[in-house]
Amino acid sequence: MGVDKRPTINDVAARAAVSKSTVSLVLRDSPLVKEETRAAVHAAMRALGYVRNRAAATLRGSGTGLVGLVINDLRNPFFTEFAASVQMTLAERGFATVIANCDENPEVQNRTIQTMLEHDVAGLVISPCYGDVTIGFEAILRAGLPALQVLRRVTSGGGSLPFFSHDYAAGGHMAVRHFLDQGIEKIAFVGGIQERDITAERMSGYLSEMQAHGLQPVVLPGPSTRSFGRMVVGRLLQDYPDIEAAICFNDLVALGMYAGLNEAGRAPGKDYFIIGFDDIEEARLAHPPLSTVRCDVTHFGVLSAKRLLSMIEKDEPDDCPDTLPVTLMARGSSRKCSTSSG
Amino acid sequence: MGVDKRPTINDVAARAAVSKSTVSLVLRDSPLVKEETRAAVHAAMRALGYVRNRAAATLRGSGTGLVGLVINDLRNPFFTEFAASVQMTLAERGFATVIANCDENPEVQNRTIQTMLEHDVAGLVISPCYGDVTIGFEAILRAGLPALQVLRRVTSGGGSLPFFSHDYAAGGHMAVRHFLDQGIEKIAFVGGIQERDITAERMSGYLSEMQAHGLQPVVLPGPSTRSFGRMVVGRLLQDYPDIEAAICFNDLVALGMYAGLNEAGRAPGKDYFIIGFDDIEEARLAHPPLSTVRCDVTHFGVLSAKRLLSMIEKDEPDDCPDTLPVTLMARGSSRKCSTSSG
DNA sequence: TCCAACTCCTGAAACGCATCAAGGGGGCTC
DNA sequence: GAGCCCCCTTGATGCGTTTCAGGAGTTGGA
Repeated sequence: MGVDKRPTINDVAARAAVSKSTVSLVLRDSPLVKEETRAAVHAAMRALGYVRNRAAATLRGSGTGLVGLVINDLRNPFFTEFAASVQMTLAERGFATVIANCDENPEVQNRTIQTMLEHDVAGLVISPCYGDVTIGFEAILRAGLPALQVLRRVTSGGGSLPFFSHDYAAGGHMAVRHFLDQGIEKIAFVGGIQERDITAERMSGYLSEMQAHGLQPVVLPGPSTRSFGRMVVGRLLQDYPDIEAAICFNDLVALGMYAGLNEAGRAPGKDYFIIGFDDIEEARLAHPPLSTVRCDVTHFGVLSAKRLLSMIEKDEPDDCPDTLPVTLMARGSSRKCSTSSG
Repeated sequence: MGVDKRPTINDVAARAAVSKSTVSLVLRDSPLVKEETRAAVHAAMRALGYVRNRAAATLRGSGTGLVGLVINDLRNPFFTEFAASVQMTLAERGFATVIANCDENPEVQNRTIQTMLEHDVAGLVISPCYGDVTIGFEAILRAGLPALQVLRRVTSGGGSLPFFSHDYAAGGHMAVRHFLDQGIEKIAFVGGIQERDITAERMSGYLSEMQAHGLQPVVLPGPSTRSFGRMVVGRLLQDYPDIEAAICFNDLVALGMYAGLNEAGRAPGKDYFIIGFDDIEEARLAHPPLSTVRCDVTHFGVLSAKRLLSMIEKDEPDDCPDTLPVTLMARGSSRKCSTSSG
């Protein structure tokens, strides 16, 4: 297509009547260059439409300025928001983000990690999928690459990747107490794949709090999707008719339950009480507004990015705590006598 | 950290007792290598934990295997789904995707494009933000880089980037006709920033169809968000009490209207009829299920990726049509006498 | 006047890989 | 047994940049 060739540092040097080394220094914003010269070089670059070739720069020594972001499910709004937040924070610091969705497929994830390594990313943020991810994790460790495991902990093989997440257990406690404070005691926990650590974590607060009060826990695990939430309502109403409240694995399940309840002629927030997990944007806007354990994911994304950056810059794991606190957003769906709306 | 150095093609060659050239051929899966040798080389690579250095490969001649994806708003589920779909299609063909969210900020977008060029991406898919994007577009053209403008058309300066989108105008026609068929004639169009081409497109079908039937159009433009949809309901009910149906700029606005209508004691799908645009996953699961002009974004993503790939491989714009047809999904929210649900 | 110190710039040597023309060895034909 | 071809492998060269050890010119102090 039309264009002969990309101009190189040589062309710029020739045009500005200096050496390539000088041009290189200008590129790197070195203070060793006279202002005058710098200006001349810039002018030449502009005139030629020069773009620096990162591949060459990388090869010679400086990093790629690339960071990898591997996400288990990029279609889930929770992860999306996280990804967007990480990406923007990294961009501010001059890093480009290579994102890949591994779609809960460990094989894809391993391949993806391999690709990222090939592209010589400076660091890696992974929200892993479950399954045999040993290969990928081992490759990361072998490469000595700064990497942060977030939101989900996968223990097999690479348990040694530093982990960063929300304090889910505390969220479960809060949710149960919020119900108990209102005299609501028949509480179920709905959704979440049983084998997964994150499910165990989100559930653990619920379980221990129920036990502490001598209450019988009711757990209906399942996929963390809207459609599961919708579907499970029938089973819940039929098999556990005395249950009057549910803590959901995530907001999607909770909103799915909204739909299911509506179809069954029940009104969430009036004769059935719901608390979700995550606080996605939609939660606030649902009708009634969904109470939820807020895991401020945007902030979490910013923190994750910063943490990775500090791992990249200094060569140490850094000092941040392993978990970020969560907040209970008590809204319409969980309050027995909600006098006002909003 | 700990690791001495990344093994190179030389180390592998030494260990496998062949030359670097041979190792290089194995890397590129060349048929010129005896099966036996190939196996030996692979063994050596595994033993050393070798990862190919793409930067070097790129520099010498082969492409980066990188494709850039620039999205105006990565938090919007519609774009997210698109991005995920593009990324996965590209991954299947061996390309890694560099994603950047420019958050509706033209300056960020221009900087982003610059970065992508530096990283020597093989091609670019852009869903541009509005504003002065001339700098970035010019840089792309100057580089002669295969690029595809999708979902939004920005005309300033780089109108010459090939464009690919849905046939929105047809969607508007369909929606209006669907209402008219049921005798619903008081129809408003809600949402969408007025100055934008995409708003004009989505609205054009509505406008011309209304005009053709001698009906008075009512347009309430606004941000394409859930909260605008929720908020606009009040204004709509007050200022245009006879309106009984709305075609929304997108599903988010439509679902926002659900919330607003519920709060106002009106029931979408019973005494107010709604059609959205996009068909995000939530539409099907809402209560009642949201009728919407389906712009199959997953499919659209796949097609966009393939189209870009063919631009990269052959050196020509390719033959696909400029638009993808849309479908009206008539569900509960727009049917006057919906006998069954589902 | 000479040397030291400083400022700004330069030439050459990598970096790890792909490419290409050429080379070696074995089998086949005449 | 010479000539040929085919299959596989190799060494040399260069991609565009950074880096590093200086080099040229200028200033200031002794």
